[in-house]
This record gives sequence, C-alpha cells and structure tokens, in this order.
Amino acid sequence: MIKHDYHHGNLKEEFITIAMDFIDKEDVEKLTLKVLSDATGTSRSAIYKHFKNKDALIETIIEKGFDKFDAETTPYLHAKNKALIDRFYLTGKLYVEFAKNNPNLYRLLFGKKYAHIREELLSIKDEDCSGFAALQKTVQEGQKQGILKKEDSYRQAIVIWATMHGISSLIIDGFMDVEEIYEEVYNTLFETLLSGMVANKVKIISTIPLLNKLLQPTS
Amino acid sequence: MIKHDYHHGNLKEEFITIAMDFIDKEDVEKLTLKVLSDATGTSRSAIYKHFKNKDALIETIIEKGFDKFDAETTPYLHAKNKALIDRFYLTGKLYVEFAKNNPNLYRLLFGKKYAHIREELLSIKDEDCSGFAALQKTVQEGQKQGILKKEDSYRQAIVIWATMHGISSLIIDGFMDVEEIYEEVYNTLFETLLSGMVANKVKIISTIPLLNKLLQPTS
DNA sequence: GTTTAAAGTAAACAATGTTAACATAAGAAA
DNA sequence: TTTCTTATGTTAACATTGTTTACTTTAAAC
Repeated sequence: MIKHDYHHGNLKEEFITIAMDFIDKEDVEKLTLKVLSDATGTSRSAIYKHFKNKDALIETIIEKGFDKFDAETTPYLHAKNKALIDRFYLTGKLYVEFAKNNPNLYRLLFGKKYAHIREELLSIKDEDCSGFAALQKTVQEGQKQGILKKEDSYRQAIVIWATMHGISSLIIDGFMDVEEIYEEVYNTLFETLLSGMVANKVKIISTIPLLNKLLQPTS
Repeated sequence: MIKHDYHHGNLKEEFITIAMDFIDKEDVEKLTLKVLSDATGTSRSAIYKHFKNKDALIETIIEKGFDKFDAETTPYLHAKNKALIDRFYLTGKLYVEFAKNNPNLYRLLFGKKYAHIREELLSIKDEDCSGFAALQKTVQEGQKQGILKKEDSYRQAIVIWATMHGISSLIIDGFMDVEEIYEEVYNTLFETLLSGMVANKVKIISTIPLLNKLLQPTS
C-alpha cells in the first residue's frame, strides 16, 4: 500500500513558488500541470483543489510578477532627492535590465497571450498605481521644473515607455546579440529620447558624468 | 461509399493560403491542423504529405510574411526622390500601420515563439537584404547629407527600430485604446525621436507641413 | 467518537500534434 | 492496353495537454 502525503499543508504556495521558479528558466508555454504535479509529488488534478484552472494560477503569477516588476523598476521614480534626469536614466536602465534578467516573466506580463488576465487585474486595482502612472507623474514633475517640453504628459510617458519596451523586446526576443553592446545601445537610445524631450535652452545637470557629456551643448 | 477527392491538385498552396487568411483574423496559436483539414475537406494528417510538420508550414508562413512586410514597409526607404525626413516619417508610419493591420502576423514575425525559425530563415538569405539593412543605409545617407548626427549608424538604426517596434507592440498587445489617438502618439514619438537624432543647426526641409511645424526652431 | 468538509487520488474526456499502415489514383513503362 | 511505381490521400492509434467526475483520506468541529 502506497503511503500518500495527504494534506500537504501549503500546496497552493508551493505551486506558486514552483511556477515562478520555472518561469525564471523557461517560457510559461512549457509550464504544464504535469511539471507542477511532478515537482510537488502530487497528482495532475490536485491543483484544481487550489485553483479554478490553469489560468487562475497564471493570474496569480502575473499579479506577483507585476509586484516584482514595480518593486524593481520604479524606486528611482520616487527618489526625489536625485536629479530628475538621473531618475529617468536609472529607471530606464532598471526597466531594460528587468526584461533582460526576467525575459519569460517580462513576456508574460507585457505580451498578448494573457492580456485578458492582465487587463482584468489592472482594472480591479483601486487606482492606477502602476509603474506607468508613476512615470507620467515624473514627466509632469519634469515639465514643472522646466526641464521637459510642456506637451501632453500622457503622450510623452507613452513615448518613453514605448522606447524602453521596444529595446527590451528586441533584446529578449532574439534580435540582438546584446550582452556586449546593450549598454552602449541603451545610452544611445536614452540620449536620443531625452534630447528630443528636453525643453530648449535648459541646462541639464546630472550627477552621472555620462549624462552631462551626452546632453550639454557641444558647440 | 464516400467519394474521396484524392489528388486534390494544389493542396499545399491551399494550406498556405488558408493559414495566411486565418492569421489575418486569429492568432497563430489557434491555427490547428484540424482547422486546416476542415477548411480543405481533407483528413488531419493529409498535411504531412506536403510539410514535414506543423512548424514547416509556419516556416513558410513566416517567409511569406516577411516578404509582405518588406514590400509594404520599405518602399519609401528607397524613394530617393523624396526628402529624407519624409522618408523616415512615412516609413515609420507604414511600419506601425502594418502592425496595426496585421497584428497576428506581426507577432508571428517579431515575437519570441518562432524565433528559431526566423533566425534560420534570415541566416539562409544571401545577404542582409532585410528591412533593417535598408534602414541602416538610409541612416548613413542622412549622415552624409548632414541631417543626422554622425554616430554609429547601426546603433542609430536600432534606436529607430526599437522605437517603432515598441509603439507597435504596445498598440497590438492591448496597452492602448489606440484607434483614436495613434496618429497623435505616432507624431509625438516621431518628433521626439527625430529631434533627438538630427544634427544641430540643420534646417530640416520637408514637404509634409506637419514635419516642418514639428522640427523648425520655434524660438 | 461522529460527522463534515477540505484536500488528495484515479480514471476518463476531448483536443492537440504526430506516426504507421493502408488505399487510391495518375503517369510512366511494358 | 496493361502493369508498376509513386505521389497523395485515409484511418487508426499514440502520447500529451487541460479538465471533470467520482471516490478516498485526513483533519478538525461538534
């Protein structure tokens, strides 16, 4: 007679942990219920006692994923003691590095496949406390300081986001052998983006030498 | 006794056509062999007489997809009679509109899922005659004309591509209710991008009124 | 101690891509 | 014309997928 470990204890948490660890290494596409049951030593249908279905587990992963994403990418947006230009530069770099370090998770969070789950999640949250809102607020801050052109802040934030999303996607989806050159590409990208957004005749002051070199008028 | 239509004639071509039409409406994920067999009135395994497996069909779709993509997006890059700034503007717009009009195909061509097939295809082609090469050449042209900053043209081309890829992805993956505002967003994006790339003190001349308005010094 | 509900199992489903064995038809060879 | 070969189709079976149903075990409440 086989001894079964009935009442595992915290099987639900274990499913979540295993799923997140899996996505750390492989694409969510390859995460099957068999992977989860094998890893926990349970049967393939055990998960249905803890989640309505596979999508419900994915939803939890996405939720935790966005928490992780926000925690890792937005801190500089709130660091009001730093120069604004530095906050943009460092945040963008954290963004790209998050994607680079968590490609499968990034794709899960920002891809199309589970867009319905993402939208459901974001519509529930009290207000738009996501990274994008923080970005837009920082853009508005930059306009008040006279550093950024006074245009529609929503559109400006979209432009910044699209730029970072674009370079991140190209990197993680296999369009760039980027390990060697991504820093230079990021700097070129940031220089182009920011020099297109700063107000004319504003002297940018940054504590990051590179940025001063990039943005001061050279003539 | 059921009359079978043995020797269909051009079943292979029909599979390809049906698959492309399908991707016009739904994601490639939902394209199953049953869809193809039902549409052609054949059995589910008939396709294996014409393609090694499903991936081989997808490979054909990707190949044709890139042909379509290049044909629809690059013409202005080669239109040397037009002002260079206009060529960038119009090409970018065609790019975004291609993604908007063919979201499933765009995702198939530029997403991660079939990256291995894409890479195999691109490595076979004689030389890099893809859209990116055309873009980079146009960037070099702009540098020679003194319109664009004289920096690494590869990096500059990447920046342009990343920007267009980013906005296109955000649009088609459900991050923007874009039907109403995408033109304005595109204009803001292009303005930011180009004004960050043009050489200082170069007067841009465009036949597109909007671009002159965007890029001429206003002070 | 009994009852009840939570949390596990096993067995079955349909749908997926794929393969193997078989059937038919078209065209070349006789 | 007849025969042989090969291309092109079918049917049946497989393992794997997510999922459901019925059953079993255990922990905890009464």
